[in-house]
Amino acid sequence: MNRPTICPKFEKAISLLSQRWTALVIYQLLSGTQRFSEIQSSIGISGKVLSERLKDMEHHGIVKRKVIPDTPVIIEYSLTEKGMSLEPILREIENWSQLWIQLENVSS
Amino acid sequence: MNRPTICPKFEKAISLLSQRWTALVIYQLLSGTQRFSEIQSSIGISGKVLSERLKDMEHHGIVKRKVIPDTPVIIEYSLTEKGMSLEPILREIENWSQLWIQLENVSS
DNA sequence: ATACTTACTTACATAAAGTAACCTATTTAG
DNA sequence: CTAAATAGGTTACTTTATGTAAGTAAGTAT
Repeated sequence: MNRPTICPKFEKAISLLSQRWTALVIYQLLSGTQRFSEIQSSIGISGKVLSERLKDMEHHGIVKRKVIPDTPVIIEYSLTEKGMSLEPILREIENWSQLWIQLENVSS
Repeated sequence: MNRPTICPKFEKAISLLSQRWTALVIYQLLSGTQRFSEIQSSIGISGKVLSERLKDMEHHGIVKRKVIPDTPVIIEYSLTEKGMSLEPILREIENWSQLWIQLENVSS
């Protein structure tokens, strides 16, 4: 019932990138190393889901996690080479959004 | 609590494209006009969600729907100009997936 | 009349995401 | 000493999204 007309690598990439929040987190990290709470406040994701996503991305080799045993502890997240290689995709989306997306008026 | 450090147009584009199935449907339609059941069987989506997604995409001006009152009725879906303009994004993802995604062995 | 087709919709079940409160360790304030 | 703050989470519970299966409409074939 489910014959893979579509390339499985492509499908895998899509399912990774279209996980909710994943692309936004990567986009944030494109501008450099950030801490948990910075990412959280910049994209408005809940702590629960952010910690899930960061774990997933670590497993996928997209994000690096560095623990600095200061007090309180500092944990820095950054992109790996694989993560960085997603930049062209995000830039295409950014570019497309400027050309084709129009904002609705969200309360005056 | 949710301060928009990120461009709202970009965020909107991301939320559109990372809706589950949306990117795969667009990708399918890049190869030309298709019918409901063709899309359904090629990407393995349920009829319920496919009809939801197609409606959403119509609202977003990405997909065109053409009814041909044959019997049984034929309904053709294709990309609008806006939909077509997403091609570079999908191609970047395709390209990235070939370079960076490795398949696991899924049963011998 | 019955069965078949396409493109759906509806009802119900499960999975994913959101919210708020809590946890651990350490430092600072009173 | 107790209370509050901080960073980075986790836990329990609720809401939303998705999946599954069965049903619908209109017309055709048998």
